[in-house]
Amino acid sequence: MLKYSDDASPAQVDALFHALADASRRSMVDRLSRGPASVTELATLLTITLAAVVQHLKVLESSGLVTTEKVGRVRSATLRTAALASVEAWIADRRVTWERRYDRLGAFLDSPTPQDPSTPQGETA
Amino acid sequence: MLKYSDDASPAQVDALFHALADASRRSMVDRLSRGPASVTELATLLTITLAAVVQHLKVLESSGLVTTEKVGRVRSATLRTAALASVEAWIADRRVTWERRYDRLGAFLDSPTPQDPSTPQGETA
DNA sequence: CCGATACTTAAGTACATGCTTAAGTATTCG
DNA sequence: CGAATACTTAAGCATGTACTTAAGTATCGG
Repeated sequence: MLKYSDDASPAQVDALFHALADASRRSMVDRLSRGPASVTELATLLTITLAAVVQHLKVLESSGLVTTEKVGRVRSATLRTAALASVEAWIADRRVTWERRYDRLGAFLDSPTPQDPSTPQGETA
Repeated sequence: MLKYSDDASPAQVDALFHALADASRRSMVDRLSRGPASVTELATLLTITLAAVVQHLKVLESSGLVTTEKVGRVRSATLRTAALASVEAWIADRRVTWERRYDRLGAFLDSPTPQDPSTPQGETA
């Protein structure tokens, strides 16, 4: 279970983290995780103007975190969990890289036969 | 495997996402996932000044994503994967909430006995 | 058709952020 | 000790961001 998807492009990762950096947008993601919502509903929930919500939705949409669709006069926003998953993957990749390293280090320190003393990489220069 | 850790406080989540929102800081996290590094090494890698690295490190440290320790005249930065894990958890929580909902919806649509037609919540108002 | 509803768009503004240069301070080493 | 190394701190600045208000444009309901 080391890697089951290719990394998103750096630009996509950047857009995703940028979108999630704002507390209002995270609240929107949180709300949308429970199902689609209209612009007005999001504005009421966050107690900001409709205009502000529209701006946030643009950021979320261009990151791929949500899609919106207008039916009649109401625009409904829907969460795209695939985008959430790729943020998760970016983080998990780094965490796992660290943990692999930590395991190797542990194995090395536990090894009963201290052999080649050449330091392969810097570290504590 | 629905939940194996309490959520981090909103303030912590905010600090974490804010820290990860910047591409330079994400590069630092990426580098640190392969092991500790000095300020100079990070500055060389990112081709920015030492001063800029110090500023980024402050943000990363106050978010809990890295710890630093000064030995002699060199400061070494180390990644804290526990912090990475709590960002992962925040995202996974929302994704799972969505997926649970999706499953319920699927089960409902598959159910052979269409019963109470009262709409419990808004959604497609 | 006309008022209410639900956005949409355009400015404007206050504030945060990322970076740089410049001038320190603390350590190491010959 | 004195030069080199490795940060550290303080300004300053150019941009980006999140809001707001204000003035539209499209539906919808009666």
